[in-house]
Amino acid sequence: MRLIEIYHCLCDETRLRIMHLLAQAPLCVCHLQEVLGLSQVATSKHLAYLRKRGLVVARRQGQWVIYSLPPGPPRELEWQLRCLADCREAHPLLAADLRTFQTIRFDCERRSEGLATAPRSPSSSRHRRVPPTTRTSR
Amino acid sequence: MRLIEIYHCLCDETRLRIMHLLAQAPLCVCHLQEVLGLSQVATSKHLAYLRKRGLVVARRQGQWVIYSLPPGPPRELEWQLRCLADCREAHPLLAADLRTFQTIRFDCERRSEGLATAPRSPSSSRHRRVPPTTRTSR
DNA sequence: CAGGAACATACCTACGCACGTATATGCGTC
DNA sequence: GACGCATATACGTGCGTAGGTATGTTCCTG
Repeated sequence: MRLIEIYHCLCDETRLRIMHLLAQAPLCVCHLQEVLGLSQVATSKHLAYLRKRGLVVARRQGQWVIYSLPPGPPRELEWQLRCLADCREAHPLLAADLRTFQTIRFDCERRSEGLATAPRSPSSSRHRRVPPTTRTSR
Repeated sequence: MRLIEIYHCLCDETRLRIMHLLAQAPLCVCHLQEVLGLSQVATSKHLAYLRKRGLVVARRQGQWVIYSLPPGPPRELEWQLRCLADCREAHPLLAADLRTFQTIRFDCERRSEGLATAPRSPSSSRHRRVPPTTRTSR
């Protein structure tokens, strides 16, 4: 589960509403659909999206499928949010997530290496001067 | 500033990279562009997006525009993330944000009111029974 | 096992957005 | 003031995705 996907889940109003509802009590799809005022298909697809990313879990009970937040003692949305951003939780998460971006992995190196000199072909202009942020403050 | 917009900022890889870089030191646009390997336009538009939502601030210095995280003692990304999700910060934020969704404001009421009875026209079927999640666990 | 209810999935459409090209604006030097 | 550089903005394009319609799957009841 990539942190960026968590943010992607939470940046949609409908998914935020679903998480908010499930944080209070488990609900079956027809109840979620009723409360949200969405179609059955839209509700089901949002739930599938969240389920595939582990943000909600589903269990069948007869003809109904009950959705709830994944197990773990505090299952309120506040807990979800806190886990995301609490340094003790989010920092490793963020680090692991950033490591998956090969691009990001070298951002800092490039910043400290290449930018010690003036950026973008300093020889191209006689006016060229070093931008202020070249001096790395570390 | 709506919480959902913060999530929207953070769910994009490029914006997350920008935040990560600015958390270490202020940078001008040309340096960000250089490090990120993006075009000038793409970089500028991402910065405009973040700037309009208050996640970064810009100050002009000569021909350059220096971007940095908004003032406030701890300006690391970890702080940004912690502020978002720390209960003391995020809960009011979330509440204020949810209040802006008129839809959400009544979700809980509808859930506890309407769902005490069976959803979706119980008279339509002789098989109709009450779904399990009808009984509110509070 | 026939029929219906709850839920999921395949396919289509509309819209938001990330990025590119072209152009405008602000600042500094000569 | 002319020119160049740094940055911002207007407009067009392609892609991801949220929603809808149609249909499949699972479960229950009679």
